[in-house]
Amino acid sequence: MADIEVTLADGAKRSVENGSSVLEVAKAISTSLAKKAVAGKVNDKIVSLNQILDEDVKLEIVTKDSEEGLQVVWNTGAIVLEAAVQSIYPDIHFGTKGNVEHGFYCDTDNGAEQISVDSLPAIEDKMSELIKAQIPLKQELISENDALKIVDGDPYQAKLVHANAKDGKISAYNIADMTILSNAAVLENTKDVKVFKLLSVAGAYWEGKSSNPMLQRIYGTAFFKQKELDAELSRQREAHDRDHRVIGNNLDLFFVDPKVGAGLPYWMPKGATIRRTIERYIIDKEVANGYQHVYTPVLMNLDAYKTSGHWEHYREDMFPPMDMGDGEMLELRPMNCPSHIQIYKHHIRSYRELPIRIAELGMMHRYEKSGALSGLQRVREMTLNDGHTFVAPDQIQDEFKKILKLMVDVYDDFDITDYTFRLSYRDPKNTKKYFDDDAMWNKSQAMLKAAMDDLGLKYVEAEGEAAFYGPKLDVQTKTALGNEETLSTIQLDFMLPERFDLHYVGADGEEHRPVMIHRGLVSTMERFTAYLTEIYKGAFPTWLAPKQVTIIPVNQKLHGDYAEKLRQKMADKKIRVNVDKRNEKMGYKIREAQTQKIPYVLVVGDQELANGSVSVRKYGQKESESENNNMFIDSLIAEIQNYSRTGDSSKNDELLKC
RNA sequence: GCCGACUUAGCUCAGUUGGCAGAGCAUCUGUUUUGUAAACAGGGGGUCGGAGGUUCGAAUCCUCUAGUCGGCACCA
Repeated sequence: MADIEVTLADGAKRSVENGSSVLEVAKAISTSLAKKAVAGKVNDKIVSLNQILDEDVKLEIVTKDSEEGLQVVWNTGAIVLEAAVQSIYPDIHFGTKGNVEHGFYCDTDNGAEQISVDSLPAIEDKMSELIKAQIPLKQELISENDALKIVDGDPYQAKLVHANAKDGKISAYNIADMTILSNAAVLENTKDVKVFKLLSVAGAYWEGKSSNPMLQRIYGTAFFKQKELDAELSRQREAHDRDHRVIGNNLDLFFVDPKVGAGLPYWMPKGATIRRTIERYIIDKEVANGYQHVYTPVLMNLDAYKTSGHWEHYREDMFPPMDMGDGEMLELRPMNCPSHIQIYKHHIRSYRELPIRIAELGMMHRYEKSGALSGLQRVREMTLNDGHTFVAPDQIQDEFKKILKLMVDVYDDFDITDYTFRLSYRDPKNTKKYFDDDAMWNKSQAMLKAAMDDLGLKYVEAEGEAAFYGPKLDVQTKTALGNEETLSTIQLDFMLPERFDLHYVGADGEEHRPVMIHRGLVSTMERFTAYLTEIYKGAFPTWLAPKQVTIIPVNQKLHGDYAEKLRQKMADKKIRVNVDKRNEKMGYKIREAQTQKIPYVLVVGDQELANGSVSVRKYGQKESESENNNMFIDSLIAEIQNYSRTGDSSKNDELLKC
């Protein structure tokens, strides 16, 4: 047989015998590489090691220590899982299986007796059995008809067979006496799944559609080494400790009382202090950037929402209207745009005024589905850092950049660095959800994309994520538990100005239609506070901390007056400070100050009293340092004015050079 | 909204096959006056999420309901 040419990752070309497997090529490169190899990447597609090469290809060897190596263990874990479940429940049906961020899953439907967490130990045992049996995993290509016979009576798998068949063939693996359909790259032998654990069971809709039956999804994870699994489990515990609901409870920031209503949070004094600090900050920042802050009613005549299209497109997220009995229907607003449109319309607007930037910390109500509620991240009453800028069409690009620049500035001040941009378009397959105007949609989507490309920013594109009135640039972040959420958003809107018949007088004396840009920078106060709580793990930087300093006198009788004098001095400078006068030992008070994550503990005793100093202990540090009290206060004020914890407000500068 | 699990003191959690409702922390009182992560002693605190049922007897078993959590779906 003639040789074929394999181009390796480093660009080197190597001639190998036609019909060689990936593993054979790896061996030919080096035995140590072959030892670490778990799969190959042929022309960017991950394949099993025993994949035969029969043409010139680009080949990369996937090793155990790589991210892709993990994907291959998880692929293997998923098929072993399916085989184990199949063997325990011969009549069970299977949906899809695959990988998630930290492991794999397999969907099941066992009729009246669904799989539950209680079923997991038995399934794990069976998996261990299959792993111990050292079953070689060799990909078989079976005909679509044979595959259909194998999955006889399983409607989900039958559909998957049709969807996945290539040239009438389906990829499968034989495990014990079972045939598991899968086209994923897997390890060579079940024994290579050295360490695994089943984690949970949760409902998941077949094909991701809520109109379809719900299957039971089994989640698990697998690794090459026990140490890696331990690390993953400890990562999960840490994520839980970072969860804003846990911290919010421990630090007494907020609560939700079921007797009052789900999704209606109460801000305790400490949480309220954080929120107020954010609110003052963002208002100042926006005013400095040309925004005019307003207050508008949370109730509005339902007709406004009929005009805006909310009633038609957004009704299921709205609280039912209040019938006032005299024909008037009032609606709790789910968005602030119509309110700001009222502000715009209140005067005749000239082109000279544009862009007009209206902003508000606008409280709104959305009837979120019960299952979507989560602490402060998803609530039913929220206050959005909302803003609408009204621009002439030729100002769109410039205004868009300005907003993005402002957003990045704000992110710097809050140490936010981990996010991605998402261009959210309407779903072309389900245009009913959106305003019906193809030309507008195509135009605004293209404009957004062009603006991002022009700035040279990286983004992902997502169909079906747009607002009903226009496409969005969303800034996506992750919660402690790894769920994606939108923090900031910038939305281009040609529709509402049309609907509300907005205009401005141009230089030509004629009426023209403005364009609206909806934007939220620090999201809702609820979500943003939750996000900050998680990124800071409750240890807020001094400028945000609910309590910034606590003073502990060594002896209340001897040092209490000095402590009080210091407190007054700091309070006069608007520092959030108290003296811990309780009848407790110092160690007790210091311990509590640390668990409450107070940035500074000041201990004052004989020595400090004598020379006008304070003994400063920073949060998280074991050592304390003696410092002149005036110098301490001055440096503290400087730190607070500097906003960011690190004091470095330039991390994101590279991102935006506009 | 859907699937599953869970709900016991202010908080974190025990509570055996149905048989007198518990601990630690917090709180209150007293003693102790404290030099960098928990002093000692004592006291108070509960319609066991809610409603109904089974039972001589229910925190425990059953039904309904609300909420929370993990996902799915939906979204700031």
